[in-house]
Amino acid sequence: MKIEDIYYLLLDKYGPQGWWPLYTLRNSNGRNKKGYISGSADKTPGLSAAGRYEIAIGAVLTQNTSWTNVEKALANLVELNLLDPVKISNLEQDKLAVAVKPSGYFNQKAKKIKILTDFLLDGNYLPHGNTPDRDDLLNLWGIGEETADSILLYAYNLPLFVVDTYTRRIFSRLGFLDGSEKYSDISELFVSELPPGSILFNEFHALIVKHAKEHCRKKPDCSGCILKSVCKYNNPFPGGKQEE
DNA sequence: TCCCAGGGGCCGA
DNA sequence: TCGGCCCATGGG
Repeated sequence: MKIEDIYYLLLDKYGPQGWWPLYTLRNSNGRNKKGYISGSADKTPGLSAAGRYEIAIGAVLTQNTSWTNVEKALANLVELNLLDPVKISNLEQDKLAVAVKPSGYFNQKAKKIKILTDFLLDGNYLPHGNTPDRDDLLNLWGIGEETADSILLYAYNLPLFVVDTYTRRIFSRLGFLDGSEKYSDISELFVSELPPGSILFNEFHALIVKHAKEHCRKKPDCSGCILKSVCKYNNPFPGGKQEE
């Protein structure tokens, strides 16, 4: 069983996930689809500057936080008509913190969003075709490797593999990782084992999140898991120690 | 009441 | 370089 095989098993089970889950797109009721523009050359929906910005701050809001709480924060920003980089840039950090409070760590996240927003505006990175450099993102306070790669993959279509807690958990249980690997070790492993291209990386990460929520939680629910037969967690070696 | 959720910064060893 | 701690809300 190869990493690529896992991808196709998950895709068969769950289908395309359609990431990034834009709040403004999903809650537009067919009107005012601010996240997307129509008519891009490859027949797939192209991101607007607004959609790109929503992905960027969503990547910060979801740090160590459930997506339902992120949506509450995004709903507040929409309600206050603040989901706009210029408005956020001009907003006092304390007021932004109140708006994003439901996502937790609100003081830190308000500071991170302000810094990221100014970076995106100063570099003119929100219009199509102007992609920020990964190292520049990593140099921003509050942006680590997972957040940088999420932004670059989902907002800019760069073929980077996003490594998160779920990736480590699932592929450690499957036996591809031992849990001690650095972020770069894991991302390089996936990139080397998979066909190139941002579309597959986009879908795979989304499927990993889906599978982790459905079955491979911290306390796993292995009933009905399609990876059960190939998972070391469920088939420990004789005498082997099962994960806590 | 406790555990968990799509991290990252800081600090001491 | 690495482990431990801190940040914080909301749902199960």
